Amino acid sequence: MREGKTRYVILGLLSERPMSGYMVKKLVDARFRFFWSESYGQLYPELKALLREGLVEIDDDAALRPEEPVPTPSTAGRRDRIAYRIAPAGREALRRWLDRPAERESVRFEILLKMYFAGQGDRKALQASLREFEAHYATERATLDRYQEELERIPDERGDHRDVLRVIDFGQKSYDAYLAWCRGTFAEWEGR
Amino acid sequence: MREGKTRYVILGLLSERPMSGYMVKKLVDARFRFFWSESYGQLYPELKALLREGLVEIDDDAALRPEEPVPTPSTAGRRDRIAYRIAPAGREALRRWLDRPAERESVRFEILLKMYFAGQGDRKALQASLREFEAHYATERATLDRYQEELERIPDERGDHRDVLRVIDFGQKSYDAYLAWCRGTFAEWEGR
DNA sequence: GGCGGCATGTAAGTTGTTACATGATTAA
DNA sequence: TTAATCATGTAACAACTTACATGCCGCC
Repeated sequence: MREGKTRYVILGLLSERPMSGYMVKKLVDARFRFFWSESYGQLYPELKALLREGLVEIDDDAALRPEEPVPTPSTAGRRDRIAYRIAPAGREALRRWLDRPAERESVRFEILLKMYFAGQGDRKALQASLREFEAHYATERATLDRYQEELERIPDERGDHRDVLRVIDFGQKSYDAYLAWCRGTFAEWEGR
Repeated sequence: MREGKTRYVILGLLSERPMSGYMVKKLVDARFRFFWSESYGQLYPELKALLREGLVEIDDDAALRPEEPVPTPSTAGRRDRIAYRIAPAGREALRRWLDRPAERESVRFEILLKMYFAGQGDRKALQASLREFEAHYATERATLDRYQEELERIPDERGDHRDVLRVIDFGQKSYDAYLAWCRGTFAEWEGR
């Protein structure tokens, strides 16, 4: 039976600093975007479950001085804001998950499905999809570069920069491969 | 609202030749493995729905001479075998889907999550996962080469070889990127 | 006799998305 | 005043996985 990994995403981020569910979502979107995603519909119920199981705790301190745990986005205009902090049992659970072998990755590329069956449809539509695909990954590739530069500029306080840079490198390398494939495909189509 | 794509996988494969649900599954596993997956639990109910909606039909001919529509696997030892054929309405639906823009791809790499949080866990476990990752994609990469060679050897009867080769090229390029990343990561770890 | 592959299916459960509801604050 | 962003949450649904059940055939 597959285990949900949402909890480990939460636990992993909380292991760095206390934060709210909203902030977990923002961080997943910002940092993990190129290899992971979570929705509020998963995050908030999972946080509740984690609290019930004693893997996380409410951090009132962080809720009172919200400027500290939240670095990037502006802290203006907030509502209730519930800050969570990882509990010892949570650290334990995170460690146990990290020590288990990683499960097989899952990918789904609709555009490849469409390219495979391209003979049955209009080539114009596929071309437009591919251009959209290329533009998207070109933008994302640039975002990764900015992320890398930022990381190399700021001091490595937790000593995790090398690991994070390896993760970023994965994104850069695979996006480069996607973009090279786009160029190759357009070239092939033109010389048809 | 996201639409299920299982039906278009089925319709797309049936547009090439009539076949059974079992064969659809085998073909998805063999050809689409590196960018798509389907389970029997999706395939069989979807085939029923497609039949009910008149997008596919039962092909008794193909069921009676099963050697023809099924090229690769041996046809020995079968049970009932229900062969399906695409109906005109099915071709229409397939075409309409192909003409719509492709949705954003989804990927999920647990190993990158673990690498991001590596500082909290045992490095040995991550190393083992990465070795497993590398071995897996090295094997898959070789499979893609064999697939490509096979395709280039046989005559291009439906005129779709170029599209299929583009799809294979995507797999080759991204797997090369994964493997280069593995080598880079191991190198970084050794010189630590 | 048992295993593996052929072949079809279902039930139960899990996971994940989307749309919605609420409401405060700030900037244009 | 309107949109955006902050912030939390739920309900309904859709998608997907897994385990199981059934049974034939051929091979070792």
